[in-house]
Amino acid sequence: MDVAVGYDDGGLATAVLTDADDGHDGYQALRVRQPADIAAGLGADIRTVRWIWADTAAIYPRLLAAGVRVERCHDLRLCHAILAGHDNRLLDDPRWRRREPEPDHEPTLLDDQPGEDRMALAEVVAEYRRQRRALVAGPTAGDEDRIRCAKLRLLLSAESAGSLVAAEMAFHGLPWDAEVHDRQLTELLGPRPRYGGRPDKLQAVADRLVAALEVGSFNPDSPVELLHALHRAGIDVHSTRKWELQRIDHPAIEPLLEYKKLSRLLAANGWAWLDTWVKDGRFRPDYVVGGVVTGRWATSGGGALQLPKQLRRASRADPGWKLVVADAAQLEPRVLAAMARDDQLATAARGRDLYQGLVDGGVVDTRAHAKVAMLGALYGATTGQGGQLMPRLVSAYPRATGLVEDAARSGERGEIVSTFLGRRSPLPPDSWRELQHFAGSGDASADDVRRARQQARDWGRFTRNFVVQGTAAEWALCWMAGLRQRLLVLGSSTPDDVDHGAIDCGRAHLVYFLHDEVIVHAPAALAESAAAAIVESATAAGQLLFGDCGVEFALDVDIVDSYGEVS
DNA sequence: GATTATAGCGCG
DNA sequence: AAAGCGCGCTATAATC
Repeated sequence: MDVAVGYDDGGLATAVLTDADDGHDGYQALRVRQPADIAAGLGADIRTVRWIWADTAAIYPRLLAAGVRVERCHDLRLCHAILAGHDNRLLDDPRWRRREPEPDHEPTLLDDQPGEDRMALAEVVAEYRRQRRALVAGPTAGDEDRIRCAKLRLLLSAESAGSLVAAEMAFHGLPWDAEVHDRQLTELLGPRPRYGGRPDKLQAVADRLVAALEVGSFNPDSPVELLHALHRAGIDVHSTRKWELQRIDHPAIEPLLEYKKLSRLLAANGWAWLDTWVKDGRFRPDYVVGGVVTGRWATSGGGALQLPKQLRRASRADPGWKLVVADAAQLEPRVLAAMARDDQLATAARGRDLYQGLVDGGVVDTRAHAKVAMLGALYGATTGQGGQLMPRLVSAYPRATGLVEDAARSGERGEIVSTFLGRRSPLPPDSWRELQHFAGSGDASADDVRRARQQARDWGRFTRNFVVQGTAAEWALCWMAGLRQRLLVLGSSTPDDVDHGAIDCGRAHLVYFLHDEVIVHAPAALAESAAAAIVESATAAGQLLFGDCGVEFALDVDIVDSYGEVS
């Protein structure tokens, strides 16, 4: 049953949409005052309801705060962004663009939030009808169009499920032990300075650096001053990047690299970060579903997707609980094998280590070469080791490499490419198109032509990677959506034991996501079955997307007390 | 003083 | 080994 949620002049309202609905305006609106009423007032089995609403990120945190869990939804704003490229009728409607992040606001249901756009119930219903029309192949459509629509429907439900997962993860939070974090900072940097300034140990490293360069004092935090100091000391570098410095043999390099590492830790994840982002033993990042063009998630604030490995030991399970940490092994090459139906690459992916599979298949001689070659194919390496190994990959896996090559060529022509489920790449900017056009005219200089070709290749590398990164993101969404459902019933002997409409903090739940990695916080007794659910969900995600493609989606799964225990 | 841009580094 | 994708964040530097 589809139930639309929006606002009317009396406040929050719902409308039941009938299956037979074919565009008539008749629907029954139901005024609600309390969150529980939304579910209870309908008198339907909560498990069968799919909530149609403007924006999960705006409404679901308030429901969760009130203890209400939602089984399924359709996030109109996220879905609009995906569909806008497929159906002109949905293009450029400002009402459905992505919302700007709201300033901090304690969520309470039904309160008046200044600046929040409250989508009218009638408009929610109207937009849903528009989207549904875009998802149905016409009566004269061929198989290709029917498949396209079916994939889009899967993509939209996966994206919407992702929005639920993101809100629930923010609700639960990643367990985070501020004391462990503080100890780690103190050990590396020295005690927290009371009135700002550099911690002792960091200052000592800075002093060592200045002394070793022997060119007088300067501020090592300033790239300009640092570069000048390096030059004065006779060190010939044209930037202060780590990898360039690593090649220099000079007594100042060791303290310099140490200083960069420590000052980075202080600035990005020091005590200020701890104060801002960790409350009540939980780190609660703001996930932005579909925040990256490829469909990957982003975060706003907290840098959840860049948690330094150094600090992961601070993430500790509650007493009596475990962290179940799982990451998909070589996800992108496996996704490529599946979407390209490359049986050879699928065979190499059969074991737990795809890169070793390349070695065993005689394609390359070492695992390191396999990795650099595969990444080169996904990213479009032309020179260096990755570029050199490309021909071997192309002859061993013509279908897989052909798929990314085609995507690159399309991008170079300025065309749109699509992920497996149909998320479309953006068009290159107007300036790009103008330069290509100009380079093709008679007036272009050799330099213009060279720049145009360079830019074309740059865009081709982007579209090449887009199709794989984006499809991997789709797999990850399906993985989490399946896992979320499996975790709900974990440890329940009977289905009636599970309250699908209530958020239950005593159950195993997702607490972290990082592109191809998840963490589940689970009662210790359920950790093993949570791990099994993660593995099952990975297989199911592959099946859901690609059918019987022969590609295994291998995982590394660890049951630990601390995230830092995972290599 | 408030803004935008850039360098650099963290993550996948 | 240091080339080749996607990001967010924080500092300093540049600009208004």
